Amino acid sequence: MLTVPARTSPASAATSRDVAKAANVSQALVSRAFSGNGRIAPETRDRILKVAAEIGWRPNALAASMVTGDAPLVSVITTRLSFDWRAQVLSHLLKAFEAWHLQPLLFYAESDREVDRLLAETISWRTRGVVVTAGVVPEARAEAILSRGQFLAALNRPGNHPEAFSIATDNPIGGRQAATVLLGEGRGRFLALAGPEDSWASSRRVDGFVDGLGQAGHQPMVWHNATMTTEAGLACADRLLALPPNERPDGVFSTNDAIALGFIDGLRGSGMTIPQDLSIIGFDNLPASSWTPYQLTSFEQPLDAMVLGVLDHIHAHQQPEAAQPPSAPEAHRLGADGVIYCAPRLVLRQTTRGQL
Amino acid sequence: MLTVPARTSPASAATSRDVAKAANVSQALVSRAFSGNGRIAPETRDRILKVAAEIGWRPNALAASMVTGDAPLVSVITTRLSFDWRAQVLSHLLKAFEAWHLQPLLFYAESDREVDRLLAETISWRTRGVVVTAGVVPEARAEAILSRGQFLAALNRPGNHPEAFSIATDNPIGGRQAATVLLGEGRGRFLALAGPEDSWASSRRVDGFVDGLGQAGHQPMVWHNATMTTEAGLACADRLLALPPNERPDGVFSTNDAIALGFIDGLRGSGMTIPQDLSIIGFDNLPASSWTPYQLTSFEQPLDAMVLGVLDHIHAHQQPEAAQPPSAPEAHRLGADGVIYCAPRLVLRQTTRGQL
DNA sequence: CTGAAAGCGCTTACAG
DNA sequence: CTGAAAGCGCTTACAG
Repeated sequence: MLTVPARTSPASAATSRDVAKAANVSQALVSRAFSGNGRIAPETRDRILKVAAEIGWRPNALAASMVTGDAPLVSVITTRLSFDWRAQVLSHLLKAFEAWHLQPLLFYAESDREVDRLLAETISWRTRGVVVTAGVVPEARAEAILSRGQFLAALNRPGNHPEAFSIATDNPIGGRQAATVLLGEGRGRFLALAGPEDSWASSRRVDGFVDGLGQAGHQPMVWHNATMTTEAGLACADRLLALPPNERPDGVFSTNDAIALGFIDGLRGSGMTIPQDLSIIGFDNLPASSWTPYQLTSFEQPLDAMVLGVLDHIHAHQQPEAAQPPSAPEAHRLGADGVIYCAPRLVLRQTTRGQL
Repeated sequence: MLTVPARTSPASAATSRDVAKAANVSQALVSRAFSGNGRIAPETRDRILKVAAEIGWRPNALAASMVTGDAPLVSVITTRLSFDWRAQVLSHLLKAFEAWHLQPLLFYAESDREVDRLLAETISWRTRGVVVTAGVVPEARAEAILSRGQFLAALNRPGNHPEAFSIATDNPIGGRQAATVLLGEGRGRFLALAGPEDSWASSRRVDGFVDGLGQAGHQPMVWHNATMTTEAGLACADRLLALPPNERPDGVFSTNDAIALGFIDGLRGSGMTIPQDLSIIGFDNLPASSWTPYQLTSFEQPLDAMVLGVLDHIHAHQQPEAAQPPSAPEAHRLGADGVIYCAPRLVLRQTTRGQL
């Protein structure tokens, strides 16, 4: 006696043939009933659909892809989703895929080093193309993907190929703007709270900040952090407080909000007040940056523009004939590296006194 | 003259036949070289692999699935990923899939109402099974999936079928524990800040809270919120401050942290102090709950236990013979609804005075 | 409007 | 150890 409810064994799955038999038609008609291609009498179609529903059959998309040589799949390379711009961007992207009847096949990179391997695995699935949101795209890999007729869209990183599509936040501009704000307040001693030295985004933000200050004859200190977390921000606050009061920076630019928020918390109770003694600007415009205890001036990344750019590119790739000019994002520039850079948006709050 | 670099046309993708020709072997050997199944001379294998790499060919996983009748795919139903337990849980799940060479096929639900439709679409792909993290699984749909031999794993919701796997946070226990803490502090006027009336998790948390208080002869007010955001929390604070001081609740349980954090911000500057005048407990243990300005007592959801449970189930489904007893999460109970409920973990901070 | 047949790119017995 | 052949479940010309 079995304790588990009886089950019609792994059900050697029904096929269109079974449906055809049950509906008393040829197997080809079953295909036509579902695809809408080819002529079929309306009543026949209805009958087939009804029988299929009873049996619980739907065309096997894998088999269909074999015949047509085209699967409605898109590869998406991503990495840790939690509390990251990726989660937000992916939500938008996946929503659009759903509307376009594209199925995203996810490739999860534990670390950036795995990205090239995942890119290679991608090809087994003969997808329409690949969206990359993690790691680096090697040139040879980009060429391999594009030469198959797939699209390649890189988000917040270079595509490393003239035919790849690539769109990113204009990080240097953000850094320069931060410098402008702090200089406008009359600050004189500057500090950049940065991520790891090899972080692409963080480094570009610092570069812009250094540039902007340099034009006014100033130069910031740069403190690198192994992780861009609130904990790192707390540690930076301790480091600042350890300096003699007259040597402490008074104009701080953090290359992300998490560090900035931790930094603000680390200064609480120290006697240093914001923005009297010190101004601070973050990057990301996290929800928390607008919360009462923070009111952090920050840069919002142009995530919507980036998503639209990718969707435009995928759309153009699917319908090359209808090659309408891609809807360029409002504020952007085309980099020498082929990347479309979209300006971040400055959100002024209480941790600065400046106007632009 | 073309401005676009020449491109060997949509490259009518190479096949194993092309590789075979180039390596001077039969097409079957190419298959064996990659699959490792069947005998093949090591030198032959090496030569084939080398040729394939040059051509940039890999076995077409779609075609392979046709023959073997089994694709290494898993359907995952999800919804908005940003700032949600889903992002965290998915990260873990996807990491494990990657290690097990399973490809997740994502189905994105714009709203819970779409979930059943997505569940139906799922079957076109003949995946190994489906993981549901959004909406409700109708009984008939569960039966349809399971009768195909696929697995069905529901996260934080009922599976609605005796053979489905389902694991969730034990919400009522959290609510009861919140009541115990607030009662232990000697609080006397209670308030629950809840989500929408039809929110499964929020309602269960309130139920537990009401139960726990009821045993001590108390009854809380319950304020429902259409969205469980910090903004809603701010509004609740206003509502509380509008009450005459002697009618204001002094023991508050919020069914998520976002509302609790907004509520705390809403009380700032009002003269009400925490935890002197009022205690508050949240749910989720968001990173922000430990930040200096909040120090919110909260419940951590047993996400790791839930992920492990799902992975165990998938593993058992793939290797039914090695049916080792599933590693039961430490603290859990089996509900009459077939759901494995894992206790949340109370994290005491400064918004309560209580000990358990 | 309907059906018989070819074929998509692989894997896997089955012979050699 | 290698190869020829069948067949997975569909779609799509091609006849009728």
